[in-house]
Amino acid sequence: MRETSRSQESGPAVMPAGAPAAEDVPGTTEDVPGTAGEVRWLTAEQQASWRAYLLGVARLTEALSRELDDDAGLSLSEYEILVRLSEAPERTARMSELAHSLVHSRSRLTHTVSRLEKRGLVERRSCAADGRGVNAAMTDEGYALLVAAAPGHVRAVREHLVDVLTPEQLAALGEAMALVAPDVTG
Amino acid sequence: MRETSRSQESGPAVMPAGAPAAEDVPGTTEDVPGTAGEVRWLTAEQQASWRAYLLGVARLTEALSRELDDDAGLSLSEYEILVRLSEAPERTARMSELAHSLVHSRSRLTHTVSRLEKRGLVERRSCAADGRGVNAAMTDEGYALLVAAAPGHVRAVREHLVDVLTPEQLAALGEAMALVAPDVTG
DNA sequence: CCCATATAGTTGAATCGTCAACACTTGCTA
DNA sequence: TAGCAAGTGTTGACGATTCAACTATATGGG
Repeated sequence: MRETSRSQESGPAVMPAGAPAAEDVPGTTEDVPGTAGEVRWLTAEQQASWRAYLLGVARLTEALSRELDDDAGLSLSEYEILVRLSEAPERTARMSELAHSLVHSRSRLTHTVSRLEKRGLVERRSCAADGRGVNAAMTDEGYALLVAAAPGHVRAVREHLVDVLTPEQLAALGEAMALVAPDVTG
Repeated sequence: MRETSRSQESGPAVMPAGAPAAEDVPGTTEDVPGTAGEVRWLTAEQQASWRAYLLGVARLTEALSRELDDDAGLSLSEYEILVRLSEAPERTARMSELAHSLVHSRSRLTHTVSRLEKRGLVERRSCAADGRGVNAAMTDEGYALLVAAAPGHVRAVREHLVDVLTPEQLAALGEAMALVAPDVTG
């Protein structure tokens, strides 16, 4: 499966082959932030980490969504919406709050909630406090489905991520990801 | 960080509210691997890491795909395909090889490559060695577009990930992700 | 050689997500 | 209090992905 030529397990790359490999000394080609200077390509180490990230995310997502769909007929985003609602007071939350916290577009959330509503897992209610707002409320059926789906999902998260890392590695992963892309929509 | 109201910045959760919070001592509820025993919920720390991961991935993906689309009219997957081809001998690779290394379904790859082909960025060629196979080959136009797109993309990867982490954090992230979901399709 | 099975790739329908346009409410300010 | 920008949410069209067939070639065993 793997010949002398190319590595088979590397994830997607960042730059085209032929780009000058970056020096390990940062800032040698571009020193003035905000200026359209030379490109600071990734070093070999950085690129290796980045590819591992991309490959890992793809595989993990693949594994988790397959499990969830097979096991409960839910997509990852539907599951996440249900979890958020299960935690909210009255199991109810504003559409915009859901959209923001899940990093979904408002449109996407509208469509997904519509599908969930059609399945009887969620209800829409008008928002007393704000005439523009709409509340999504989880039904008992929705909660029951979430309760049924959760064990398998948690098992999968453990199997593919939590239990394959040391506690230190998992904590480091969380800390690193917490520094990432701090709110794009701001 | 978790008050009566609700934290606004936490990512999607794993389990429904109301699930018994896991002890910090693992294995107390389920000791026999392979047995369908009690659910081992995530501890508070594990859940925090997991949520940070989900939120970070969502935001990073959002930022990178917006940049790439605005800047070059490419999706993340299209970009990744082009990078793979740019690295391959003769800028040519088997469809199945691409699909596997990018963790895409064969069907998805077929559709995406068809779109790229329609735009003149990629060509299909029959595979001499294997009558079933199809090679995807990058055109000069495809390479030119990749070269044009790469600087902005690399800048975004740096801005949102590489440059916000210490080298140690980035390396740790890569090492952790490399342990994840080792090939689902196997 | 022939059949069975596995691998490679495509197709079309259904589902899901994005994008731009729209309608409505709120809140500011003049 | 009229007017207008910003915030909320929906809609429909279009694009992208998934899923279940389906074709065709390769491989291995009688």
